Amino acid sequence: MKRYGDAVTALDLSGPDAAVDSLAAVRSQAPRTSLTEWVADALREEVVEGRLRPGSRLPEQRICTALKVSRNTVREAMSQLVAERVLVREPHRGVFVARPDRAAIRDVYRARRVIEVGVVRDAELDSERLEAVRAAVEEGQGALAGGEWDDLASANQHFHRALVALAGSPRLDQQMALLLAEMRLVFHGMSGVRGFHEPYLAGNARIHELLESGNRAAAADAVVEYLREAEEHLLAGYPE
Amino acid sequence: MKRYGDAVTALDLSGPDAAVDSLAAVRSQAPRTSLTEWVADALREEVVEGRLRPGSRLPEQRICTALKVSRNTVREAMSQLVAERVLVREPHRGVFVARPDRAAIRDVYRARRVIEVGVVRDAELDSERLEAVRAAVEEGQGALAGGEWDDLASANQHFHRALVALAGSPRLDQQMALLLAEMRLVFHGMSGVRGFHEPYLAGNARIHELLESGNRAAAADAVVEYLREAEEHLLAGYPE
DNA sequence: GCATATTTGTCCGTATGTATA
DNA sequence: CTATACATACGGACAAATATG
Repeated sequence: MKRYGDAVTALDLSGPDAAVDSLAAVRSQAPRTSLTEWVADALREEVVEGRLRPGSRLPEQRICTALKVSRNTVREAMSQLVAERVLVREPHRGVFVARPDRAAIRDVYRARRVIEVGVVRDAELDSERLEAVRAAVEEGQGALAGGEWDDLASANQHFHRALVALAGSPRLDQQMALLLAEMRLVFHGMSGVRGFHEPYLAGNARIHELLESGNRAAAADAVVEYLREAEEHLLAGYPE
Repeated sequence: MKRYGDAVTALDLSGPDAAVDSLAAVRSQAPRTSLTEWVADALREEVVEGRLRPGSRLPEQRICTALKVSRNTVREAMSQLVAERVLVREPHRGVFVARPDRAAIRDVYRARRVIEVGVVRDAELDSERLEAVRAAVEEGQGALAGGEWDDLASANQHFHRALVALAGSPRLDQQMALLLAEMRLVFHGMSGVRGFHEPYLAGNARIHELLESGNRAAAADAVVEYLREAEEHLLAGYPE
């Protein structure tokens, strides 16, 4: 029987497809409930962390040898990830890392406007959850001071995740996580993302202040404006 | 000592032969894209149509013989449906039709309040999409006149789907479809659903009127009240 | 346009661990 | 506790679709 946690095999994928080379050292992760789940988690993380870039092809055989699992296991994991829209399958051609187009970006922002604004305007506030929003604001300010752009991007995502978490709904949280994962794909697929998030730090702080002071309507309006600006800003530099 | 859920279904997973009839008909429909997709669609439909009841166990082997496909194909399809939350997997025990508990119901309504209210309050109105809302209202009135409770339930779902569709966002539509699928599981898992939807017909019509007249805020408030009433009404008669 | 190699889609057999009777 | 059924995972096989030279 196979034990999931052992045997850190530094797999070298020295092949023509350099896309999945990053899967090395993933084997060291803790065992999951099932191998399939473990493979899905590994691939998902590679994608959201940007080590597997949008549009990359994921040949089954290569994943098999890389992760040392059977093809069936890989295919099951991929079925999951396709259902999560992390990967897309082109019949008889293979699975690829999703590559959002401009319409996808517009739609993501449309959905975010409904969800985030809906939460800010109507959700029941909880001081503990509001504290998480404040923490995300500070995290962003710290990242700006540290000059780490990746941390700033993460902090921004944490802020919006915390906003939606105000509603206290696991289902909304999951949906938001999906939308934010798609946003990471967008960022990974473009070039000039270095300073993208910086202008929005002030907006984050202002939204938090308005929430803290109980001015829900103004906070909601600020979120709307924030998202419209970000969408326009993003589309302006997005190819295709 | 744990009891499996009753697996009595239209797919007839209990008997070796009785399934042949329904399956011959189903099997005759040529697989659209892939066999896996076809199996996933078939199982999904069985669930949302209520022929596979919440809590039912889906043994792989029976599905295989019933649909005449291999275990690999079935497992791939199930991985998809688990990711969609239509099915739930209990490790080493099997896959079951999801059975929402009271907390799930509360969360579904929490999410619906954010999404539906957010759309009604802020989405850009489109006369064509608003017309679809009106059509759903009339569909419900027709179902009431016809005395078909199933049609009435469907019409109600169409109404709320049309509401969310006002936003014109495929991602929100998909999320709403998931939430409504979960609602169907709730209805299929309880007994006294016959007249559940009838009291809400008037609310549907009123919400549509308010939208038509451009009174977004009042429409949003009506949706909030609607959803709170429905949630309370539903939880009052829900077991566990 | 054609022949060939590669990859996917699907099936089968089998081994092993886990849960339940 | 033992026995049985089943989920999990592996590896091999082959046709069909696709990519490649």
